[in-house]
Amino acid sequence: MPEVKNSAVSSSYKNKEAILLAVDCIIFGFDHEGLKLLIFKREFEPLAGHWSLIGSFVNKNEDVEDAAYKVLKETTGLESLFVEQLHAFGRINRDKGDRVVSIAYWSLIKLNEENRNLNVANHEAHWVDFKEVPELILDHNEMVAMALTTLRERARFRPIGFELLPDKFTLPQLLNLYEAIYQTKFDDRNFRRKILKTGLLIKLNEKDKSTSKRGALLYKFDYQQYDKLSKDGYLFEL
Amino acid sequence: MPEVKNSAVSSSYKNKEAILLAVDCIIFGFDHEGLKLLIFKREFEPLAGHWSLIGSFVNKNEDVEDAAYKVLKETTGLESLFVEQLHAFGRINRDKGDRVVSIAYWSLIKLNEENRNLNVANHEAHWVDFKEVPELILDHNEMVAMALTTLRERARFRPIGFELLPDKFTLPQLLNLYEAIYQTKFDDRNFRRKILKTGLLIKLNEKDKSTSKRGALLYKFDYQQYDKLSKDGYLFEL
DNA sequence: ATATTAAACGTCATATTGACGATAAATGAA
DNA sequence: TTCATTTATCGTCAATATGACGTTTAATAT
Repeated sequence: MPEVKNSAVSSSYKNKEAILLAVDCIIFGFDHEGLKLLIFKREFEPLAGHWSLIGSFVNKNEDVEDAAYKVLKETTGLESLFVEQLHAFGRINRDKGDRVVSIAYWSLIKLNEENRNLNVANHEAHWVDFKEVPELILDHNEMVAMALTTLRERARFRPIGFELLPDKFTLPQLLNLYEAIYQTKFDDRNFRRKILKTGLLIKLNEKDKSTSKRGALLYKFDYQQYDKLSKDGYLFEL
Repeated sequence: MPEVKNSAVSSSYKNKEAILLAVDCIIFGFDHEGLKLLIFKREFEPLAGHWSLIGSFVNKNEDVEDAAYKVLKETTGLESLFVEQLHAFGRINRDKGDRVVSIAYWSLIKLNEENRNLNVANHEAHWVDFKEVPELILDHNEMVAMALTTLRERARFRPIGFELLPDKFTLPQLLNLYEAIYQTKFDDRNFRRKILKTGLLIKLNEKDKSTSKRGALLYKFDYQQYDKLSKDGYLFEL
């Protein structure tokens, strides 16, 4: 096999330089106040004490994805949540400490009494309004911006919003969520029509009276129906 | 700063294991025969001689993205082409040779007489029909499958098809391209209506007579108009 | 001249959208 | 117990978009 000269294309594993690999997690949550982002105080130098996404180095004997799941499980306490790889960030000098390539994952969690509380698992964690994210270390603000763009893209064509709501939710809640995600107002009547037409919501015989005298009907997401429609190449559109 | 015990979350750069990092490129092209994929004969062990995507290890002193661009430039001879990061593939044993995490990039190129020819830059390269991709090494078939899914997603809502056509193209050509991408037939009259309604095509006063007696009008893509519409949050939909 | 062929144009019934108006179900005040 | 208030829910309609399909045009070759 001829060795190719002056080629960008690799021709063996020899003399290749290994690089530190990390995962960083963008964690979105939603409550009555709006869309939130979970950020942390960095616990080691350089930049200790600064706001940061939560992350971890990837060990040589673990899958990259597992590393992300481990971080998410530890910081949210949740086993099952929506997680998707966002992007690998690989600029040479993105990390001042050493050459580190970071693979970012974004996730959506259903807020409840436990994971709403801060200082998760010994880490100083804070939920912040996604519109008021402070300066984060390294390229973490860039990661957040990209995650938000991706969230908006995904939520437009996939019924992903449900991942941010409790299992039972009302249509006004769902509307608020979409309005928070896109930072715009939707006509409630048209929104209701579109969302119900998908056939992905199951109407329950319960009402939530926490926000109005009249109370709003609770719905749950029909995951079975969604799976069925997805297989047929279904395309949800908001 | 307290060291967190038994935590997935990293607390310093010390004792972290570096990992080999690679880029692999999924290169799509299109001609009268259909949508093509550029594959290569692997030039080093293990698996030398097997079909593979083209790739390269990432040096410690280069951006990940630059590594991908370098490979693409070398194998296609093109400076400017559509490139987008696809996904980082990070399973522990995905590479038999060593622990290698690969960041895949997908790209679209305008085929011409030069880059259509095989054995690009000393590498044994072949264009293959995307429906008949042979068995590739490692997880490269998985990468191709994901790239195809992403291409279809992108082409649905972004006028990306033009990246695969020459600067001047006819509507029947464009239709053929979309039909190849989605492996389905579109009504030519409705397709024409939709595509022209976007206002992104500039009609030229030239005809291409290579495929019919009558000849088809040539168009070019209006990149300026696209930029303008994109900024206003425009959403192209096929 | 005329048959042939791909390209281009046109029509229409139906479905979807966006912009509203109107009603309903609860509460608490008069 | 009536009534005003508030949020939730249902309904309407004109404008637009869609899918399905028929027709004409511009060239070439016979």
